[in-house]
Amino acid sequence: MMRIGELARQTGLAPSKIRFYEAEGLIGAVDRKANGYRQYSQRARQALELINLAQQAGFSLAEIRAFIPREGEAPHGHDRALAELRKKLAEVEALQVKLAETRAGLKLVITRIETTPPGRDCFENAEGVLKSFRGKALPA
Amino acid sequence: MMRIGELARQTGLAPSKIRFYEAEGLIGAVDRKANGYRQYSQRARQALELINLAQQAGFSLAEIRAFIPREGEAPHGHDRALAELRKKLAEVEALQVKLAETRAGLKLVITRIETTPPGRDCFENAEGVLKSFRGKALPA
DNA sequence: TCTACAGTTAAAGTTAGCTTTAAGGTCAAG
DNA sequence: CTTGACCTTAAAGCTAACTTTAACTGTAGA
Repeated sequence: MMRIGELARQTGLAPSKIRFYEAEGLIGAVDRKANGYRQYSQRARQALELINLAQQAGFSLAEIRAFIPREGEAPHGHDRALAELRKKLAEVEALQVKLAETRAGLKLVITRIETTPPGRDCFENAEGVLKSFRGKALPA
Repeated sequence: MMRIGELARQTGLAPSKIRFYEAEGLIGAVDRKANGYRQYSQRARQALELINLAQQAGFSLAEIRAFIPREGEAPHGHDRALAELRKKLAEVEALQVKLAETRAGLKLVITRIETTPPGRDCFENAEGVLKSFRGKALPA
């Protein structure tokens, strides 16, 4: 068991951030000592690390709160979390595909310009590159 | 050439957002008609689409402002065009790196949850997996 | 001409995700 | 028994990224 300062040190998070997450309902009920100090277990540290990972993956706190297993809802939250994560993964992979296409187009036209004799065609090719950027915008 | 409403329709962005980007210096000087209305070219549309793409990959507007070419900076000649294109290629590859990191983080969490036996505490296992991710936090 | 919609500005409001501040209480060490 | 580190709370403050509002001008159509 440890107090908030030690948990902050172990996770690299500011104590204010940990208290903020608690207030936002991202961490379950926190145990208190007689003097009112918060008491944390290693489980709390792991929960915070999971929250950190989810945030790095682009989840908002609201999304994280939606799938994080809170006290009592173990198996249901499990499936819900997986569904949310797979949805996010699909979004990221779709973006990767679009980016890869854009990159391929860029490299193609760079090669074409490099092999174009001076004084010919290069602006046409440059415009072609810009065209490869079209339609890459995704609805959020 | 088009006015802001048409550009908004083509890009899917709100006109207020486009004006905001202009105020923030993400798109260079915008051409005006005699009546004061903004006039946009396809180049502006492409710039907005690139900004969108970068944002989806996790870049802040400040980061994007640092690397996007502005409206005024048209390529001059063969070498300049090539330089622009290679710069864009580097930008796209930077987006890919960022996205790959995001995807890796996502897959990590999915694996962790999938390998949690039913009924067991999600936080109690796959600690080695979690540790392997430490220090891989995305640069802000 | 009247209506309606598109455009203009500056400034204020909003949401997320925190941090900082103010005003304390707790506790081990010197 | 005071000092100083660490803890508590509620509330205010901050930055990013926009949106909304208010007050106005421009333009096209019946």
